[in-house]
Amino acid sequence: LVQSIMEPQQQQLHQQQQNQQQPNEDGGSSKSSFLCRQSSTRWTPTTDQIRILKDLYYNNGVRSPSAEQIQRISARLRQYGKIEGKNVFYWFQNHKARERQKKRFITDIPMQQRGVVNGSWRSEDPIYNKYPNISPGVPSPSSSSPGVLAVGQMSGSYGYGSVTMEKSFRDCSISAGGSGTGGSIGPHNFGWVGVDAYSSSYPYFDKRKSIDHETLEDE
Amino acid sequence: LVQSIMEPQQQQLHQQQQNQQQPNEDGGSSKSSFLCRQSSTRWTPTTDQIRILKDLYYNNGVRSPSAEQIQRISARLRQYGKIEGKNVFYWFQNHKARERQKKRFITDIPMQQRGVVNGSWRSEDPIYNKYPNISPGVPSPSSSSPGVLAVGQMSGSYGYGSVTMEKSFRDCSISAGGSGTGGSIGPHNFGWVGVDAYSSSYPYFDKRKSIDHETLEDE
DNA sequence: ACGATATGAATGAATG
DNA sequence: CATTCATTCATATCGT
Repeated sequence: LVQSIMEPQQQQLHQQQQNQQQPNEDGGSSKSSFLCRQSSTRWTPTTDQIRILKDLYYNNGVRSPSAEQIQRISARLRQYGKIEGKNVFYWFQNHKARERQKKRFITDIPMQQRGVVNGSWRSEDPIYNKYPNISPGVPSPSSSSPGVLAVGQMSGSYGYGSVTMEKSFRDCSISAGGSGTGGSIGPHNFGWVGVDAYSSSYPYFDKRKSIDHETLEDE
Repeated sequence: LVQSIMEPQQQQLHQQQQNQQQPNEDGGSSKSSFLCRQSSTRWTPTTDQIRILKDLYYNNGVRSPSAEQIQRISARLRQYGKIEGKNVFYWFQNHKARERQKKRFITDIPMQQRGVVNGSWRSEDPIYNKYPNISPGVPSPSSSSPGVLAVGQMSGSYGYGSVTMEKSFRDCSISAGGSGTGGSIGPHNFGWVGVDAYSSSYPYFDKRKSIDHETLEDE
C-alpha cells in the first residue's frame, strides 16, 4: 500500500474555465428549433449571478448566509435569471466546501519536514480579499446601485473573518520563463488552489476557448 | 446531432499506448496562446498511472479515497508523471460514476426498442418550481457484486443498486417569473420550502408553503 | 480532417 | 460541514 508519504511535490497550477452559456430566459418559446440542451432541471447560473455571488463571497465574506439573506440574495439575483433560494444556499455551501476540499488535498499532510516554499497556503488569515477589480464595467444600467453587493442591509454580523483568500490571483504563472531544457516537473505551484476566482465577470475579454461549438443559439 | 446521453461502452482495449510523459508544462510550443491560457492541457494520465489507479480501484476497492489517501496516491503516482491531487480525486469520481452509469443502462434498459431520437419536445411550458422534494426512496446499500476483489477498506457505502430514476426529462424552462426591475419578492416565487430533509442542518424555512397540493399530496 | 467516443474537469444537488 | 452522486462541458484520442 501506499505508505511513503513523500513531501508534497509542487503541483501545477491549473486553470480551467468552462464555457457557460447563458440560459435564455425569454420565456420558453424561442427559435431553438432543435433540441434544447442543457437547461435541465438544475439551475444554471448566469454570469451576472455568478458575479454577484462571488462578490458576496469574497468581498463581503458571506459564507453561510442566513435565511433572510438568502431571500434577499435570491431576490436580487432573480433579476438576472431564474433562481430560487435553495440555489443560493447550495451555491454558498458548495463554494465553501470546494474551497476547503481543494486545500485539503494538498495541504493537510502532517509532515514535519516541509521543504516547500514558504507554506503560504498554510495561513488562515482572515483578511478580506478585496480583489483588485476596480473597474468591473458591469453592463448593468447603473441605475441606483445595481452594482453587485448589498442585497439589502446586512444588519449586524454575518461572519466576517474567514475570508481565506487562497484564490487571489487568476493569472497563471506557469510561464516560468526558463523551461528550457529537460522537463522540470515544476518549480513551485500551489496546485489547484487559487484557480477558481472570479472569472466570469469580465465582459471585456472573451477568454473563451476558440472552438465555438454550437449547442444552442442563446439569443 | 444526438448528444451524448449515455455511452454504454467499455474502454476500448487499446492499452497499447506509449509513454506520454506529459508534454505540457514545457511552455507554449504547440499552438498560439501567448497569454497564459490556462486551457493548456488537462491531465493525461500515463499508462503507469492508470495501471495503479485501476489497481487501487479494483484490487483494493478504493472508490472514494479520502483527502489523505488522495495525497498519498497522487504522491506515489507522481513518480510516473505529473499529477495533482485533484486529478486523483476526479479520476475516482469519474471512474465510479461511469461504471455505475454503464451498469445502470445495461441492467435497466430491458433491451426494448428505445425510441431515442425523438427530440423536439415542444415543451414550451415554463413549469418552474418543479423542485424535487425529498424523495423517500433512499437507495439501500445493497451489496452489489463488483466481481473483483476488494481487500482494501471500502467505505461500505457503495453499492447503490438500480434505482432507475426516470426523472430525466428536460425542458427549456429557464424562463424567470416576475423578474421585474426591482426586488419583488412577493409574487410567485415560492420555491424550496418545506424541505424537511434539511430541518436539521438547514435553518431556513421562512416562506410559507401554503400550496398544500404538491408536497404532501397523495395519501 | 472530421466525427464519434472516452474521459478529465466542473458544479449543482443532495445526503449523513 | 464533509462527502457523494448526477449531469454536463471540454478536450484528447481514435476510427474512418
